[in-house]
Amino acid sequence: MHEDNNILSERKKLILKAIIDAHIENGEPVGSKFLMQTKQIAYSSATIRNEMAELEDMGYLEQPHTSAGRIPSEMGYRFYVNSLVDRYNLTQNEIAELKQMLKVKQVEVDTILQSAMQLASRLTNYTAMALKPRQMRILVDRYELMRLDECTLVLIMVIGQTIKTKHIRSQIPVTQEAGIRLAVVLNEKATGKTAEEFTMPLLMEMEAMMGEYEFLVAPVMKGICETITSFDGGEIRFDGINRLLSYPEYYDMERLKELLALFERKDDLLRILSEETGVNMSADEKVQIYIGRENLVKIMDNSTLIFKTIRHQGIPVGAIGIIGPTRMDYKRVIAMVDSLTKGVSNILAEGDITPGLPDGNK
Amino acid sequence: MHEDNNILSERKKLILKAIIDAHIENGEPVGSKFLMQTKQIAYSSATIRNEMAELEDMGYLEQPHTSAGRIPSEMGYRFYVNSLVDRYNLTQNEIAELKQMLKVKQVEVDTILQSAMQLASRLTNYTAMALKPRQMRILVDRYELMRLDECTLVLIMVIGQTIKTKHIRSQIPVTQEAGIRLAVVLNEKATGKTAEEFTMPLLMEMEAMMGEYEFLVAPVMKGICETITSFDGGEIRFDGINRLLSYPEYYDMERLKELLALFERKDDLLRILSEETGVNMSADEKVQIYIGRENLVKIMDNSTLIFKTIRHQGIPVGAIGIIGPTRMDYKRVIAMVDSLTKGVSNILAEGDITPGLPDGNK
DNA sequence: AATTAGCACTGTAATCATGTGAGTGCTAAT
DNA sequence: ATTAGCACTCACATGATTACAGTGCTAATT
Repeated sequence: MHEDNNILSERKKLILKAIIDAHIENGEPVGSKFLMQTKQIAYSSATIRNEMAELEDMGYLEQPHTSAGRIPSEMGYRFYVNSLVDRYNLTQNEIAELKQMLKVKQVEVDTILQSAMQLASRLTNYTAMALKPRQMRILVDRYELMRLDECTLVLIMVIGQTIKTKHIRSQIPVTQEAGIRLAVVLNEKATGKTAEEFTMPLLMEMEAMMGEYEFLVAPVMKGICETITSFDGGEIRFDGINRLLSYPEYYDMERLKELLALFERKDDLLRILSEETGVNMSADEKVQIYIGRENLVKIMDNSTLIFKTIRHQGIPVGAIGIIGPTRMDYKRVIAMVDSLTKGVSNILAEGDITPGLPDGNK
Repeated sequence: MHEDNNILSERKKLILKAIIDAHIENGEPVGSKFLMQTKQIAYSSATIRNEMAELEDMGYLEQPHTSAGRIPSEMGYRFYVNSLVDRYNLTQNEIAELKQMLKVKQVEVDTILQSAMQLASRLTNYTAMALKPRQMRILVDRYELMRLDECTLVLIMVIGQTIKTKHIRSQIPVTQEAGIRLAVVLNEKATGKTAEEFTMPLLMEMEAMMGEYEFLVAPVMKGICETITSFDGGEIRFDGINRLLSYPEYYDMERLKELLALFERKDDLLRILSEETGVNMSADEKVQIYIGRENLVKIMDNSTLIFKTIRHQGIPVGAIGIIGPTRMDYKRVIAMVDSLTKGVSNILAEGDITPGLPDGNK
């Protein structure tokens, strides 16, 4: 009221910050007396009370009930996070463990992501999330064919740096030569195309080129389509869900159930997350923070999501995130997510082995 | 006391069964009066009480506290399950959905397993588990090499019906010819061998054979080792963990936390489970049931685990299981697991597609 | 001898009354 | 502008009282 509408006086900032710090520590509403005593605020409790009342009016604080202390509102947290300048620095131990863990020879992006996620969860004691983005517009750069036995060929697709394989089974025995010819045709006609560009005319043209082996074209193209459309549907994983249960804010069974259900609806989640972060992925290398209602998913609206995408050679190859109560140790988590993603990027760059690797198990 | 030690009189059986049925339905301790009225037992409550007292002495029932009804002990459940003859039959709806769901073009064992698991969880409303066994003794049948660019080769390994790929990066540019030569050497020397058989002498021999390209041998062999040791480390997945929260027996936060933690220690879990079921996998095609303390993991000792392995051409390719409170709808779950695994086996057999194949026909 | 009716007994859970204490808002004093 | 002081509010803990479901046992009944 004496202050400008949006500008907080230094004293208000001090008090607000102290309140949030305190609340992050113990999770309980904090009162004026406590602040004065424990947090060394050089004013009397009455003064602090007045300030608190104003901060509440301004929307930075909330009061669970009349005779309780104040807790930060989402807006309060947002202010706090935005004003975080003195970022937490990881301890030597943490750094060491991080390096150690990530160093253990791991080459596939998937695996690295996974262990980074586990590490993140362990070190922060919140739930961690690893997201592998849905890859759009898959173009096959090159095809190879390998004859596995009489009737089955293995189609090998080179997509950027990653390799996908697919078995093709034919009723009729297939010669070595057919495979070679098919590879030639594929490389000539089917490279650099999206699934939509596989048109009927193209198919027929290819069949013509295959001569007596034309019967191979249809199943092969089908296989290709399946592969490139399902390719890297994106993945999302969680680790340390149980850790959330350490925090009283997740003690509500109903809520908890919903949250768990959410975590299991990976597809939906992935879609929502990708859509939203699709924008931000291209943004820049900052750690992103969603507090409470800012979250994309309503169920998470009293949680905070902190994450950052990982790029390799400019393209996003994944993201690591942390989910926890809005009352979260922001400094630590932000620092952690930041270092972790940087660490992963480094490893990727260093080994300079690119994403993907074998598509894995069949 | 009038009865033979281990043989239950018909009346006792009747009562025990009724008690368990009732308890499964509503989860609460059941009393004598309730049995008489609701479950149509043709004796007075007093008689039933006497029988119940004896059943408790014999270990089939337990009493939470003096003035409560009885609940079945693990031994009680075991008796119940063993005596289940009239197995539940799935409803038409359930069968339909099951078929529908499994039919949707899915070819890889992984994917099928996964959707079977999800289905299982949905239909039973318990937590479902899918387990892919750790594959022992991986032998590479054949190697191919593909030149991706100047400095990187892709090593293609054929292991049975499945294909694995691995990028090999060299500092020095590699010619097409080097790749071909390497493939020859590998196929000659490194097929059908376990990682332990890759000895130093063998390595040196191969290097000799490679002549000027000997520098490739070490990294490639390393790559192979990595692949075949990490290959199919086995996997375990869960679905519908949140469903457990519907049951009051999981309302204890501490316990719940432990359980969730357990579910996330997939490696340990997999090991324990594989060891134990390794025995049983070779056993036979029965649904297996672990009640309470019988469980391999102490934390699960008031839950029941019901599962069955899935084979294809004789070898176990996975398992589907259900985890729930000991008070579980055994009939339904057993039937469900049974049908589901059978369904999956059929699909596998039918396509007769070995793991990881596109479906050969339309 | 087996069954049942009847009753005293027991332990849980729900309800209510009460007291306690932390924390506030406001007014008056500094 | 700050602070001391005080009345007020509300959640929470405590304890007492009651209601109730279910048992075990004894005595009556078949």
